[in-house]
Amino acid sequence: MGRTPCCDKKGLKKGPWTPEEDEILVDYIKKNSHGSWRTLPKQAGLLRCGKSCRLRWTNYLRPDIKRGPFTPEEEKLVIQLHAILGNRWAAIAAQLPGRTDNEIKNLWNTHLKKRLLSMGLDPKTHEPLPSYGFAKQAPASPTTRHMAQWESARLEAEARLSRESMLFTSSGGVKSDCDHFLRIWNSEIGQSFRNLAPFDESTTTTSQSPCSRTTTSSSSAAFPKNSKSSQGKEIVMAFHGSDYYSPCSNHVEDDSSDSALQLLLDFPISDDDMSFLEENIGSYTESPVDAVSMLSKF
DNA sequence: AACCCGATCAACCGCTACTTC
DNA sequence: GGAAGTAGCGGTTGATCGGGT
Repeated sequence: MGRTPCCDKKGLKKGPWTPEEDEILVDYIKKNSHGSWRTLPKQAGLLRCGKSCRLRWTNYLRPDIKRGPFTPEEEKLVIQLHAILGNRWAAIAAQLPGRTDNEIKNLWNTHLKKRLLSMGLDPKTHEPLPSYGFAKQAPASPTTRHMAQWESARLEAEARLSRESMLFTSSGGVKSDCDHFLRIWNSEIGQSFRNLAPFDESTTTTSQSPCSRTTTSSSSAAFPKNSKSSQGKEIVMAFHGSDYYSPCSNHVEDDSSDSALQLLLDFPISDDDMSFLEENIGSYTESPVDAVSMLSKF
């Protein structure tokens, strides 16, 4: 399939938007909704391409945009989600009402990445950097046992997924991976997971079902079929088999091999449980949850 | 005051996924 | 099934600002 230009670039304005342009766009969308972004600029009388209009609307003009600095709780959530989802900014943004993918991306690149680096964590993998002096040790502590269990569960789930994937694809109507993860994330299981680094839920609506949420990013964007990052995929794989045919349910159904979910439940969730991580930082092994553990240091 | 430099963030670009025909 | 059209995502860029010298 050939690449198609998003618009006729001749005579179209680029660069920063003026207040007048903003007003025209907002007025038009309020009256007509955006409809087709491609045709919107012409109909609204804007010398912009549809793509630019969409971006301006979703990143800046939307009425539900939350302006202002990120709260520490939001930052924690971004890091937690990034540890699982990787650079899926839209998927992360879907869990932070009022925040845009662009905003979160900027936050990550300008603040959080550096913060992880300063803590000796690789911002890409959330694993300890070799230069930070973390030595891999035998899994003796509860933490490292969990890591080993995670890996074991992941491998098990991955194998099971490969067996089941053909079944699912042949049966049709299967929801995308993201929905499974987000359901889990928004369920009590996810709640327990988020409690690793407790924060005031009143500041977020992460418990809200993604199925009922209206965001700029559909939840289906969370896990593209050929995900570039394996981090989120691995976690999602571990969740496969649970609740597969009950979209939007807010609890996890029983599953014969839900060891991964059990691990989530089994994970320490109180401050006290996590405190030893701070003391035993050197015992971390590779796992996406390393960064989550480190959150307690924020 | 002038310059430099790093931080920030809005906007653009290129690509992929999805939808329609 | 394949081509064309469209929307959305993530990476990158560039303008702007503020602090330091």
